[in-house]
Amino acid sequence: MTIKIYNYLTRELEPFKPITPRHVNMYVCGPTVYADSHLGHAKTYVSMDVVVRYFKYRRFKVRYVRNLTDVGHLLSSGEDRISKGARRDQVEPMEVVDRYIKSFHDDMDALGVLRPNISPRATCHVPEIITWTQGLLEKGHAYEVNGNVYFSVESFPEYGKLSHRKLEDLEAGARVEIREEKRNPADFALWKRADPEHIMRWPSPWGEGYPGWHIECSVMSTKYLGETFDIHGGGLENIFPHNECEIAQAEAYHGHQFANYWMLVGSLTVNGVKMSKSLGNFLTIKDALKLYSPEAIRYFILSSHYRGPVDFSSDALQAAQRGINRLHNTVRKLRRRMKNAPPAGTAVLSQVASLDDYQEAFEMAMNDDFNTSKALAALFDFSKEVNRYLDEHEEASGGTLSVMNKIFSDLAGSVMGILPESVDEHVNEQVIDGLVELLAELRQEYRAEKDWSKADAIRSRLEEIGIILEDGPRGTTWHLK
RNA sequence: GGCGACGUAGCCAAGUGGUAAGGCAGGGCUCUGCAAAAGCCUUAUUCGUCGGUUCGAUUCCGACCGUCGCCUCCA
Repeated sequence: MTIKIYNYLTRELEPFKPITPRHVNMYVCGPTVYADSHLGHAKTYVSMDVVVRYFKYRRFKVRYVRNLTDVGHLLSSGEDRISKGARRDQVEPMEVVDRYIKSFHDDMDALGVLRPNISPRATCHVPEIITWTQGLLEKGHAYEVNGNVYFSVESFPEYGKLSHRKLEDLEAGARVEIREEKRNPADFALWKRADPEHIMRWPSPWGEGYPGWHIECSVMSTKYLGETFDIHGGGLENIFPHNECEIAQAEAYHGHQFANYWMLVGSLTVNGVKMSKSLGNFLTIKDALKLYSPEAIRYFILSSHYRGPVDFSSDALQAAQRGINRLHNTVRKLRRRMKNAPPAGTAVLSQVASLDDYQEAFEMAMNDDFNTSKALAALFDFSKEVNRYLDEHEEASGGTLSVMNKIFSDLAGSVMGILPESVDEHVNEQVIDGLVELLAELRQEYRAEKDWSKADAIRSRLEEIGIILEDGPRGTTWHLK
C-alpha cells in the first residue's frame, strides 16, 4: 500500500513517490532558539515525528533535517530575537542560543521525539548564505540597497504558489509600513546591514551584516538533502511568508523544483485562539510535563489530524492521560502474563490471524495522510481484544502473547511513541518486586483473619508511595501509580 | 479588504452519496469483603442554519450565521 500525502503545493491527496526508491529526504522548519518551547511547538514536532517514524516502520530510509534558527529572525520591533533573549538573560547571544538549544533538545527527548539526522544552525552556514545571495544578485533575482540585499518577488513569477496568494492581493492588504528602499513591499531581505549596536554581524561583500530569516532554510535544506528533496514540513502559520520565500529563493537559485511535497501542521489553540509567545497564552513543554506524562501529551496531539487545529484545555489533557493509562494497563497486564507463560510456547495460528486485522486497520489509517486519530482507534480496538483474550484464556501460550506484544511495541511504541520503553520495568525491579510481595503476603495474612483495617492500611500506605495493589481471582497484583 | 480553514453527542475527535470510528465523562450489569482493573450493555433518528442537485446528503453545490488562521513577530 502506498502512503498518500496531502500536498499543500497542489492541495490534493497524492500517492507518495520518493525521488530515490525506499528513501525519504525530509526537512522541517525548526524553532528560533531564544526561549523555552511550548505545546504549540510540541504539536508540530510530534506530528512530524510520527511521520518520520511511520516511514521508518514502512522500511524507508529517512534522512531528516530540522534546523535551529539562531540569527536573523526579527521581532516586529526590528530587534533580533536572539539579541532580545541575550538582553533578557544578560548573556552573550550565542550563550542564549546554546542554552535554548539544550532546552529544546531536552524537551523533545522528553516527549520521545526522535532526533533528526542533522540539526543545522544558521550561524554555521553564513558563507553558504553569502554565496546564495551573490548568486541571486547575479541572476537578477535580488538587488542591494544600503548594505541590504532584497529578493525581488516580481522576478519570480510563481511567487505565491504555495500559499495561493497574489502580489496584487498583498498590496491591496497594505497594512504594512513600507520601506521605501524596497522596490516592491513584498520583497524580503536575504542579507541585512548591521547597525552599529547590532552584536551579531558577519563581513560580507555588502558590508557587515547578518542573514535574513528565510534564506537559511533554503540553503540548509538543499545542502543536506539535495536541490530537490521529497518532503518539506512545518507549522501552517509559516506558509506565508516564510515557506513561500523559501521556495522563491531556492527555485530561483537552482532553477528547478524545491520540495516535492509540503506537509503543514495546524496550530495548537487555547480557547480557540492560537497558542503563541506573543499572546502569552502558552504552556511550556517543561510545565506541561509536570502535569502530564509524555505519552499523554503525544496521545492528545495525535488524537486529531495533524493538518487541523487542536484546542488545548486541561480537561482534554486529563482525558488523554486517562485514555493512555488504559492502553498502558493492557500492555502491562500482557507483559506480566508473558513472564509467567510457558517460555517456548508457539503462537496459535487461529488466535493470531485476526490480530492482523488490527495492524492492517492501523496501517490503512496511517497510509491515508497519516490519520493518527483513526490509527489510534484501531489501537484501542486491539487493546480491547487483547484484554478480552487475556481474561478468557488463562493458559495463553507465550507465542501468542508475544505476537500481541509485538503489535503493541511496533504500533503504539515505534510508530506512535506512546508506549514507554517499559511500562513497569525498573533497574531495581527485583528488589521492588520482593518488597512488595512481602507486604502483599503480610496483608494476605490480615485478610485471612479478616482484619480489613490492617490490610487496608498496608494497601493505602503503599498507595501513598505510589504502589497500587489489586486483588483479583488469581491473587494479588500490583503496579505503580 | 484579500486568501484560506473549520462548525459531528456533556467534552475531545474520525468519517462516508445509502443512513454515524475511537477516547474521556455518565448510567446499568459481571467480577468483588471493599476498592481498583478488565469485560459486556448503554449514551447523536442525527452531523451550524436555510435552500438546491439526487431515488437518497452529515457527506456534492449555493447562500447565510458563527469560530479561527494567514496577509511579512510566531512551530
